[in-house]
This record gives sequence, C-alpha cells and structure tokens, in this order.
Amino acid sequence: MAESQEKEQPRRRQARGERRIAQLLEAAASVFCTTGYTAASTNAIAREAGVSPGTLYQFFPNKEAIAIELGDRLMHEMRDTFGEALAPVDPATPLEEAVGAAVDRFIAFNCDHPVFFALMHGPDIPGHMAEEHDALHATLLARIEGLLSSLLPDARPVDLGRTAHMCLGLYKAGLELVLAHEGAERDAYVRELKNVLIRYLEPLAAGRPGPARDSGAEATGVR
Amino acid sequence: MAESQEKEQPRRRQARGERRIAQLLEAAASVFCTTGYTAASTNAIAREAGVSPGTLYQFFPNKEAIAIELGDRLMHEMRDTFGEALAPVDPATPLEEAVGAAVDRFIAFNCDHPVFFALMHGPDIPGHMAEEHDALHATLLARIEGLLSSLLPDARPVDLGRTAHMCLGLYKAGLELVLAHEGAERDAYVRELKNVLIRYLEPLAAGRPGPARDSGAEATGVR
DNA sequence: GACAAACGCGAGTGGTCGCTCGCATTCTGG
DNA sequence: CCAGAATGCGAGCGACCACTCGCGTTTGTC
Repeated sequence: MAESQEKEQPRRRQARGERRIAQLLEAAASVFCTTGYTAASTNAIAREAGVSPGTLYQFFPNKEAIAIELGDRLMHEMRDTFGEALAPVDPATPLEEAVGAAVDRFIAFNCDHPVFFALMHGPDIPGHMAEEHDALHATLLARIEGLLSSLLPDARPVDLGRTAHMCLGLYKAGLELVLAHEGAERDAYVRELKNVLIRYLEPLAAGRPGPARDSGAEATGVR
Repeated sequence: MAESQEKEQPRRRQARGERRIAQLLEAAASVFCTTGYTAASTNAIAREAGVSPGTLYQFFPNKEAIAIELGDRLMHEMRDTFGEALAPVDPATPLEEAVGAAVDRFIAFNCDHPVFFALMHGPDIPGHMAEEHDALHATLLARIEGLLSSLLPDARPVDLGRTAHMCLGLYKAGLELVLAHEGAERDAYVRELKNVLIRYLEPLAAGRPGPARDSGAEATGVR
C-alpha cells in the first residue's frame, strides 16, 4: 500500500516526446477553443498537430487526459503570473484600485489563453473533469472571498460567500463580452465590467478609506 | 414559384398526433435540461416520452427541428406572458421599480421554463439553430435598448448598445446563480442581481425623477 | 364495414468518434 | 554498433448516434 496510488511511471520521455506533448496540447487548445471540448475529436487534434491518432494516444491515455493536462498547465501558469499577489490586499487600498487591478490581470490572462474560458464555460464537462472544474471554481471563490473580506470587513460571512459568487459570475459574463470584441470596443467593455463590480461593491464598503464618497456620477468613474 | 417556399403540408394531424408532439416536446425539454442539446440523443428523448425512435421521426424531420419547435413555443409563451408590457416604460418610472419588475418577470419565466436557459446558454448550437438563437438575442437586446433609452434619455446610442449588452450578460450571469439555488437563497440572489443592475445603471440616469439620490448605502436596498 | 391515411414500432443503416494494435522508424545506453 | 525502448503510423474495432424502412395498428370518413 506504499506506492500503490502512483502505480507506474517507468516511462522515460525523450526530448522529442516532450515536444510532441507541447505540440499536441497547443493543437488541443486551438481545437477546444473553436469547437468546445465535447465536439472536439481526438482525430481533429492529431490532425491539427500534424501527427497520427496513434501518436496522440502514445502520450495521453484518453481525450479527457488532454484537457486535464491542459487545465493543469493553465493553472500553473495562472499561479505563476500573479501567484499570491491577488488574494491578499492592503485593507487601505481604494476599492476602485483593487477591483481595477484584479480585473485587468484576469482579463489579460484570459485574453492570452482563450482556452481557459472555453474549458471553464463549457457545459460539456464529462465525468472526472468536473472535479478539476469544481476545484478551480472553489479556489477562485476562496480567493475572491478573501479579497472581499479585506475590502469589506463589516460583511457577514454568509453574505460574503454570496457576494463572491456574484462577483465571479459577473466577471465571467463580462469576460464573454470582452472576448467577443476587439480593440477600442474591447477596452470599453473592460471599463464597463469594472464599473459594474465597483458600483456593486461600493455600497457594501461603508466607512472605508479612499476618495470621499459623494453623490456625483463622474466621481465613480463613468468615463 | 408561387408556393414553392412552403412546399408541403398535406399532413393532416389527428388529436393523437398533437398529443404526441406535446409529449415529445416535454420529454425533449427534460432531456435538454439535464444533458444539453448536443449530448441529448433522440433515442433518449423518445425513451423519455415512452415512444419508439420511429415515432419521434414521424413528427419531427430531425433533432434540430425539435429544439427549434421548442424554442418557438417558448418564444410565443414568453410574448404571451408579458407581451409588449416589457419594452416600453413610462419615463417617469423610478429606475429601481423598472429594473425590479423586469428582472422579476424574466426570472419567473426562466424558473418556470429552465429549458430556455439550457437552449440559450448552450455553446453547442449547430448550424441552423444559431439563426434562431441570434434572432432571439437581437430581439432581447432591442427590447432592453428600448427600455434603457426611455430610462436614460441622455445616453449616446453607441454607449446604449454596449450598456444593453452588459445588462443582458449580467442578467444571464445572475440567472445562472438564481437557478443554481432554491428557496431563500434563490431570493437572495435575485435581490443581488437587482442590486447589480440598479447600481450599474444608476449613475447613468442623471437628473431623472425618483427618490432623491444621496450617498447612503441603505437607501439603495442593501438589505 | 371498408378504405385510406395517420400513427406506432424497433431492428437496421451509414457515419463518426474514441481508442487499439501490429509494425516500421528513430533514439539512447552500454 | 547493437539490443531495447521510445516514437510514429494508420487501418481498423466496437460503440453510439441520427435517422430510415417495412409492416402492423388505430382512426377518421363515406
């Protein structure tokens, strides 16, 4: 029962193999982006990578493993990009600044890796991948909750959880619109998304530091 | 070339046939809800309806037609439920009231017909159904835009369109969370969704009638 | 009651997809 | 240089799916 979990890895990869794996993952990302996970065929992924179906199955036991490995690498890259820099926040940070920075980083990451959205958003997530999906979701929620609790120390835990869910949902909605546009229009949607989140959270942040709150519209960042 | 468009309807349905159609659509709605459109098999729909696959194809030429007919009936029911009552609005209506009423009606409809969300939200919409989907999307956007223009007469047309897109996206995000919960928690999410929309739109409605705007949090309906 | 049409069935058809298998080719350690 | 492992191939297998077809049953009409 010592090493029964990880039963086998006598597989010594060569440099060529690692290259093929990266190539296949890149191809898979491309295909997943355009067709979604379920509609993506392994043959299409292999074709996109310029290899045969058999070669694909030399490196991945099944279709699901491709998506899982892709998800794992994205998660790692995500942590590397803004590791712990996102969760904790100085309680003195103005709300607008904290929200704006968080949104900018996430948007940048998602624009660089559109697969992430495709795998997250897809309603087609068979069996074992749902766990990965839920784990990521829970991680993000915990991060957001932590960030919110530092921004809104007065909120009750129950409300905080709900607020975190709302923020994540709102972000996903905004992300979809952002990804659907380009250039100046995309920037405008990013601006709108920030407005949504800031205005949603603002009334919850009573008696906090930052710019004096008045009733003016311009002061809340309409433009 | 006179009646070449509608090439054939010598099909005289019997009462039994109409009943089967309703039965099949109900079964399809159930299956679409649980598995989504693409993952739903026509055999599963027939089984759910308690008929054979052949019977299903007596009434529908193909799988897509089932979803389209289902969508059409939902659209009709939607129009019947709150026909023109949603688009135009008295410019003197307070923002909170208008948004609250619109959200309540849409939420009620979507809770009664969860298929609607499944067909709307699905990323799996093959070929010809995309048109239906886009048409519905455009209709909703136009309605929202009309409602917004009566609420926010000062906004520029370009911004108005973007705002309408944002509102629809935010609603869909909120709807997902609402449908994922039940009872008191569901009500709480409805409340939050209204808060999001009201607070997002509030700064855009300068110099409009309604309760005097101050900086208090309680006044905007936090609790 | 008779005839035709609508209804109902379920095994079957063609096609796609995930995945395998046997065999050829390239690489690596000794 | 050579055994053995890793890599590469692509035809093919079984499963599933959308959809069809021939035939038996029910229903409306005269």
